[in-house]
Amino acid sequence: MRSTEEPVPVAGSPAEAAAAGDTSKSAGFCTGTGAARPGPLQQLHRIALVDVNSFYVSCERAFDPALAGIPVVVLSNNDGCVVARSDEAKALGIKTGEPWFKLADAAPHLGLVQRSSNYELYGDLSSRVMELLGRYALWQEVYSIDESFLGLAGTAEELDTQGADIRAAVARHTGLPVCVGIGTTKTLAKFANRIAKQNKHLGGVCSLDTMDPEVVETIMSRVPVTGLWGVGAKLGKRLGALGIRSVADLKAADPALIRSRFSVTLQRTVLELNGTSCLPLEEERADRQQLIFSRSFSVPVTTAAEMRQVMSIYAQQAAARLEREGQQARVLTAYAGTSHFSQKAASFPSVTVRLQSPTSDPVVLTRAAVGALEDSILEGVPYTKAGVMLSGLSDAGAQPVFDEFVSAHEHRHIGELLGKVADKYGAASIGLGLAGLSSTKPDWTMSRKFFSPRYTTDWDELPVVRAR
DNA sequence: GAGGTACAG
DNA sequence: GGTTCTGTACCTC
Repeated sequence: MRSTEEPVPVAGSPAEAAAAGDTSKSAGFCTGTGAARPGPLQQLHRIALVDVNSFYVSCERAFDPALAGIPVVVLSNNDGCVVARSDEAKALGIKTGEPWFKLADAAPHLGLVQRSSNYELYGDLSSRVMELLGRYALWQEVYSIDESFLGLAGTAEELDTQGADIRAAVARHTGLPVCVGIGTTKTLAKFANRIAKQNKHLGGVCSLDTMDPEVVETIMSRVPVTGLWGVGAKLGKRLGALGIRSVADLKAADPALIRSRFSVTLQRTVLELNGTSCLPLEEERADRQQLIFSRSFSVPVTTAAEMRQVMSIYAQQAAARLEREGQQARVLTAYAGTSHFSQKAASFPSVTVRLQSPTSDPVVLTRAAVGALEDSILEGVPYTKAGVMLSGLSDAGAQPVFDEFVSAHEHRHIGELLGKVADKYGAASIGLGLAGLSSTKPDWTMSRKFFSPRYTTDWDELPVVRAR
């Protein structure tokens, strides 16, 4: 969902490519498939990378046709900054990360429409897309909320057709637009996906196998190296100093040199660009290593009493997630911080405590989080964010725990009980101590002024269709 | 092993 | 006045 560079046009033929100015490479240059162009009947096993265009914006559009064809942005928590943009918003020059307060006044004149992010909706649509994609593939790796690697097989022509079929199916069943990139390695599939996204005339599918190798080479010589998966701004700058500016430059670089001057990660990128797979397929999601519940406040928290309430609520949220995933934590870190944008005395208290034994018990974790920051919070300091991090994670029940180390209430499985109640009656229905029932929300809680309904996950917010 | 940096989405 | 959140890998010490 990141795209800051200018689109790179794709030439339609080698002749066009040459006419467009790049004649520096020979016709026989390796294309990354590691072999000559495949014959028309050759069975190929390939990796596809499917992702949803401007995912959050597309989710909003799927339920609100008025958003089609106009500039739309989706904002981060507290409506702080832009996290997703429609093509029309990109065309207006709006950048990811741009603070909303700088856009708000101009928005009506620009015809720009904004939405608060609605992760419940996006998560639900994501599951539907992923389930659908899995039906089209030999294997599937769900890589992010809006991306999946898929294993496809067939002739070059059949791969193109499958890509088109996948696009049509997702559009029909979810209303979301996707692009499909196909290549021999994950890095090349990602690259192909980018080409598909930036060149509308390809119809949303780009399979490197069916393209003329010279055309591929031309494209690679024009896409900046920072357009590659894993190459960000910092690396781009360092590479540029060595004269490596385009994807083609990096592909032609000596892997050993890249390994010594940079990292094994970038060396893998070079190898993958040349058709050697270095990144394993990860169909099974690895157990997570840490879990963070962190939020900025809508208005600063300035008292220790308020911060205790923050810690209580955040710790219970973290505990609930841990419980749901069947994991336990050995270490808890509680932290808070003042604004990075204020010149006044900055303060970032952070306290880590090792728990007696691995646990997901909300009573233990809440007590630990509230206690951890007790002595570090100064009255009157304007804290703008806080968080609870759980680490040293293990599978619940993976190792036996000496009974003496388990507190009495843990035997009563309070976390499990709270989870069941919350599932049935909503997250706000139950809580411990300072997170418990209260008629009004604390005023530091997240604000989302442009929130759309949770169309697919709440009976009270279903979309209404009228016919006559 | 801790802490910092970089990257991704 | 106001600028997200979550997670991993690698490097250095």
